[in-house]
Amino acid sequence: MPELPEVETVVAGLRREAVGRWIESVEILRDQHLHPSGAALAEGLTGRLLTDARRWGKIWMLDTDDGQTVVGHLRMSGQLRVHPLDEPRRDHVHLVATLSDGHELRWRDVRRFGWMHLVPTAEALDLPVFANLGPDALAMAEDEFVAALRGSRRGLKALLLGQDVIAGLGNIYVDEALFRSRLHPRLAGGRLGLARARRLYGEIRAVLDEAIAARGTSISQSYRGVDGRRGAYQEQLQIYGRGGQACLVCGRELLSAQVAGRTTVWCPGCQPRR
DNA sequence: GTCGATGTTATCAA
DNA sequence: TTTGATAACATCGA
Repeated sequence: MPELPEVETVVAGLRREAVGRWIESVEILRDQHLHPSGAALAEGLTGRLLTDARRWGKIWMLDTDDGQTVVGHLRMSGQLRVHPLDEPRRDHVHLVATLSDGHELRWRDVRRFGWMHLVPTAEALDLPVFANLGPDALAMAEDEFVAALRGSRRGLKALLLGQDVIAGLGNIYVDEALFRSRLHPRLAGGRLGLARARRLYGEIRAVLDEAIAARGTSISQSYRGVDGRRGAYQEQLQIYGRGGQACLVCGRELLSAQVAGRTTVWCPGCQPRR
């Protein structure tokens, strides 16, 4: 579910609604995917002040006043929400932190692919998940992006989806960026040339900026902000989820197929293979 | 009831 | 090096 714009929106929500509060207690409802363990998270966080929330790619982090950091990934269906204490808990809530302002921070994850680690802040970036993580998509410089594409024989869809070259893009925003750049998803990155690589870089930035401004994309149930609000970017999607429909630019029927293991939509007119 | 698909990614085979 | 299949899991819609 959440890609960079959604995680960015969640982190902004955590700053607004969780940072600056003390954690009074932590309740573990399901121990799975908590590291080193649910008990260690509860023990380490109880009585701590939340001092900051941040993000690298799709990974979120919450810092405490005593030099610890919770590092987490929402994967497909994770949500971080803040609720009043008396609001009923829904199914699939796995961890609850009671905050000093009468609210609860709840981690909910229906499909249970997500995870959290509690580590010393100074060691957070030593976690294996960061070992092959590329620069954050919003922090990456244009020349760095161009250089990364240049040597690659991977297709663009696989290349942008992989978090090793650029971190934060997922299935929605890769398809949107490729469509806006008029590039075929199977075209090898190394065959772009300077002008088209720059164009792609610019369109990635643009689509991410627009999606953040819209507070992310909410399709079906899954994605919500910390305050429970849906994003609005689903109303601005130009290609994702539109396979079989008419291209908004040229009117041709949009194609849909598995590329790099994910359903991919592109326009045979606007995004020629060539 | 069954099948296929869902915003992610680690791992293994070819 | 890169791709594809598979697995983790629950839910929804056809």
